[in-house]
Amino acid sequence: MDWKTRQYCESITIKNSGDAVHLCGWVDTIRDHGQLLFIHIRDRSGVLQLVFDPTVNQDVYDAASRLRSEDVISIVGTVLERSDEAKNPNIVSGDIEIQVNQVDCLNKSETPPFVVSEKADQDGAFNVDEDLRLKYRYLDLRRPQMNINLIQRAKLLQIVRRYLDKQGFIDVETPMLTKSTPEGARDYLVPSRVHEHQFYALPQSPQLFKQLLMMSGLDRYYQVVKCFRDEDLRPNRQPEFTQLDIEAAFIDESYIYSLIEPLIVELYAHVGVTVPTPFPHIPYETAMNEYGSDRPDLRFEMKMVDVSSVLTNVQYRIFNQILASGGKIKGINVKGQAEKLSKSFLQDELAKKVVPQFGGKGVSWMKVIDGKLESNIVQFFSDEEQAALISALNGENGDVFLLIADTNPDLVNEILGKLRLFMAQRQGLIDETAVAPCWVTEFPMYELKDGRLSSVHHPFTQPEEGELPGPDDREQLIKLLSRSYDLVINGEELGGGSIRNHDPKRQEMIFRHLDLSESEIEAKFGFFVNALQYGAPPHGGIALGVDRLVSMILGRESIREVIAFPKNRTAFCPLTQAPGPVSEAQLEDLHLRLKPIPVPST
RNA sequence: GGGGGCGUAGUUCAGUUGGUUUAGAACGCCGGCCUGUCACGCCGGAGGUCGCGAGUUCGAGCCUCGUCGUCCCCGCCA
Repeated sequence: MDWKTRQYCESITIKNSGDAVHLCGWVDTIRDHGQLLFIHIRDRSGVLQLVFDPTVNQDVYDAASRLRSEDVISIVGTVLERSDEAKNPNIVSGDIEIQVNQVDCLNKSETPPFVVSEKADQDGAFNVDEDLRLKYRYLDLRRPQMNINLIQRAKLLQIVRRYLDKQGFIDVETPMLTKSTPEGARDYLVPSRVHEHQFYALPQSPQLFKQLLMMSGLDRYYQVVKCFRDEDLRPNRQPEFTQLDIEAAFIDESYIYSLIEPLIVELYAHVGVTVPTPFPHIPYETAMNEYGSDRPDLRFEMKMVDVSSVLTNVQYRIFNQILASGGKIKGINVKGQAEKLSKSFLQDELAKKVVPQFGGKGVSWMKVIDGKLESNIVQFFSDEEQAALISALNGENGDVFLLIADTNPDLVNEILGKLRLFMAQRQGLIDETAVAPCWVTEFPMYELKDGRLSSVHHPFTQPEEGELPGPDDREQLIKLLSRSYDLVINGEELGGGSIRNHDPKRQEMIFRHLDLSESEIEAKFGFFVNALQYGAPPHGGIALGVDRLVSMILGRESIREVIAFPKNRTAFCPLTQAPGPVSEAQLEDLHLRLKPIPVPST
């Protein structure tokens, strides 16, 4: 193999006409015309057309005609400009071809289980069962589209590393075999052979280590790091995923914003997209009230409006009862869609199927026609109430109002928020080319879970400034805000972080808020609390989901398109067949015995 | 853990209310022809445990039950 002379397809252009070139790659497509044979050779950079003419070289032609899809070949030939009528403007290299003088088949290929060639990708036509793709992932990744995804991911991470290096950040690796943390997701556990009956946990994030690095005086840390969470999968969730983990000392929230925003801008610039700055800040409460979500999609308006006060005396009984029992009525204005939303859709589809799926009992609809409302329930609304509704929701002719009412105001936000997204998607009101980032801030410190207080972010987050409530003052605790922030782009949470507690007394109080006993704190975070006693600097940080960020920037539908070897929905790897059983001897080493799985009685 | 969809050729799918002998299509694959294709074209061919098991029926790809696999929604994901 003369690897020294070998070139990539993309490096050969019309400027190389007449040059001798050496290419290595795979047989992409074959077009046999009898006395003329065309073969596309593919490498990671692209494809080039090879031409084989028996009148030029019979032996090479014969060898080429034995080639099949995905055979690995090495060729030497001459670059020729194609005649004008033979040029193909649809292909990057369509104005040249290689007259081949020597062809070597380095390896044959079985017929692949799906077409690898780029032609299968055209018009997004590639449609193969994902489990089959994962089983033959090496072939799937050989597809030009997937090759590009991995290459672009690497380029984007290079931008990240260069940027953070320039900002003085130090890349530090943290342990994969570490200690189980009590809160959050389920841990992946690794049994210890040396320490009988003891387990390591794989990190859900390097949270405590990066804080310890701040106490180590490192000042600015980052890491592109795998994190593990043993929870059920979702389309955009993998059991192991990659985070861009960042922490800095002697900083505040504004530092994080000023660090991350230019980075996001630079990453998007790599694919030619301009991101508007500065990113707007939306307090959590506002996000919930106006968008019904803590990750608002700002690519479209359709804000939620509270119309309860407009309808206090309405004669419509359902609304009346809900308002009387402390409930809320909120609405959205689906602009200009009156003609595209039929009564049967609104009444049968939306009210009876879609909204119940979101957890709502129903939805009221009204169309604005000739300055008046039209609806199946409009007779219950006085002229004044109709006018007030139109004004509250900024109604114009052709608009459609959708109202959600419930005795539980939080539920109203949640359902209407989902409906807002549903309607925007269904009616095509989202500008798919837009990039709409924002910071969601001022999250509550705690939420109630099964009657217990639990951290919304994590227990190392600093609460808002000021005296902390006592552990028994639940009313104040639930109102307490935290110095945390989420980065949201196009309705997807791409990361989050906070300013941390560096004062051991305040940290201890937070553990007490969470009802952790002295001994529990000692057992779970003893080393960390101890570290806080030795001069911990004020610090904070953020973690960004790399898989999500990359797939969003590249416009891919799933994070699995930008992960080389992902797991399927059941956290199984069809390629390696992981997870799998282990030998008795291995279990013996680990002092483990498998318990039989109980068979459900029928 | 709960609810739903899907499982037919290598791939993507069709298959009527259960009805006949040989379960179809496109792409892919194999063979032949073809000197400018690039979604090449033309002719021919091979290829099927209808996921698996039981049941209903004179008869099941189709109906019922179970099971396995997979995808989606909810729970879960500090």
